[in-house]
Amino acid sequence: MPDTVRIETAKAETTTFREVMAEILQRITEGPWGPGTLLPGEVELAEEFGCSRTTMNRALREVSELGFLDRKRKAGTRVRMAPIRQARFEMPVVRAEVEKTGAVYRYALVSREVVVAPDWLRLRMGLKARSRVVHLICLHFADGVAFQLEDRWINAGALPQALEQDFSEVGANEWLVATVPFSEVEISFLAAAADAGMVAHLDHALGDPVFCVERATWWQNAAVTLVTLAHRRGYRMTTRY
Amino acid sequence: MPDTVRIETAKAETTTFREVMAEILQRITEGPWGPGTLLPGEVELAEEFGCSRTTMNRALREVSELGFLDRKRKAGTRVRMAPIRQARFEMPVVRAEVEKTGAVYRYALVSREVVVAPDWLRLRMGLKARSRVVHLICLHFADGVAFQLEDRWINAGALPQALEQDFSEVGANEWLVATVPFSEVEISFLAAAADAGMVAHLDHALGDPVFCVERATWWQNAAVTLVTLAHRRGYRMTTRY
DNA sequence: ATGTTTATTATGTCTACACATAAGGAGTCG
DNA sequence: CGACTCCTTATGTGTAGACATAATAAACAT
Repeated sequence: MPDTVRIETAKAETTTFREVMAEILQRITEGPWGPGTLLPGEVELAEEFGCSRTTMNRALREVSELGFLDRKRKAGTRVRMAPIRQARFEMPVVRAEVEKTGAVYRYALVSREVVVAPDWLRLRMGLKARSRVVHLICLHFADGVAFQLEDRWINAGALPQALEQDFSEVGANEWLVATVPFSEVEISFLAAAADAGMVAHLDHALGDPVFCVERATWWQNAAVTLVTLAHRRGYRMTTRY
Repeated sequence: MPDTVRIETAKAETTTFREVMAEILQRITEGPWGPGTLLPGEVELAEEFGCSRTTMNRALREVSELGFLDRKRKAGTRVRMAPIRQARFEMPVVRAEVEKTGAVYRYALVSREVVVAPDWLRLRMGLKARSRVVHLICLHFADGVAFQLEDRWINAGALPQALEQDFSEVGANEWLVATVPFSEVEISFLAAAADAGMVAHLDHALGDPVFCVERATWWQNAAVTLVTLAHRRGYRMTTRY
């Protein structure tokens, strides 16, 4: 095999998909495969790299999942013009997030009421007129200090069980993940001005910038819950890759 | 095959890894495999599902990547106590983000200076004493309206070419992705209070909540750049999954 | 009781091959 | 010229089988 690019390692005789990935990434980022390049087919590449098509397929698939390649049947594999640099944020349960820092976690229910969904909520979640919802305000503490203020709406039409839960002991989030299966989720991050509720429960002055996470959840096209999580002063959501 | 759980479809005789995934997810979320459960081995499962171990492996791997399972050699596959719900945010180049909405993109350089890195920056990026950095302030417009204010520091020690670039035409981000290969990145999302610079260039009043993205980049353990992107009023970063 | 070696086992990954499927492109027909 | 069909092609995914590797558990020696 004269033209083989097989990367030799001490023990391995085979080319692993990780090695192939590394080489592909290098060719994309500093090598000859600039943005827009159409790569050779899997068979050809497999031959060149001295591996099976299965392995080449795996490597290409993973690189594609990293956001560097665009793959289409018949059309082939193409280097993305602008690599999609994607940030993956793990959204842990608050409890886990707090306990990871070594702090003691505490949960408290501030208020709970069952109401007819206000218009803006009906619009936002696509509810029917006069839908009933459970509205919760909860607090999450880290070492006794308020860490996160949770403002949650639960669609009682989709989840009648929510009407019987009082949520004074079990957090709504933990109850939901245990009750509702797999669901479609929309998450937004935004900066909001602290309102009266946030001032009352978090360490904010009125109008202060507050980092908020808004999460809407559906299950089988039915809205389940909409929650806004307001964080304490100076909170950052960080990830590395 | 009496105990086979093969999901029958009209045409397919084989059980696909997607079908297996769906069934596994169902068993985790509403079925008998609650949090902490140790699953049977791949061979056993493959037999039960009427597929090859290869397919079962693929299915389990993907479910694991979704954050529901924890896999370890010899130890086996276990259902995570708290499924890691992860949000993936695509971080497009600003130009692409603007143009996707149909708006016209425009770039402008506000200021450019070469200075000795201030202490807080040295600390933040791990620079040597008296390191020189290029400090840029840039603006990104959508349909003529300021969309994003970019405050960027580039380590001239690691990237001497930056000293010769004037960045009046080419955006620093686009120049960097074309110049620096693959790198390690730390991204933070935070809510900040609008300062004088943001008020001057974005549609903010002093102290307004501003959604900011801070991104630090390294290459081979050398700091490359630190950038803060301040967004216009009402900006949200959203993703679905 | 404690540290070290060894066996066992479940997952990790490679190979070769086969068929499925999507989509571009050529050819055909009105 | 446009709309349709059919062929070709590159990726998508399934199978069986083999070996690699990590990590636990058991056996052993100190």
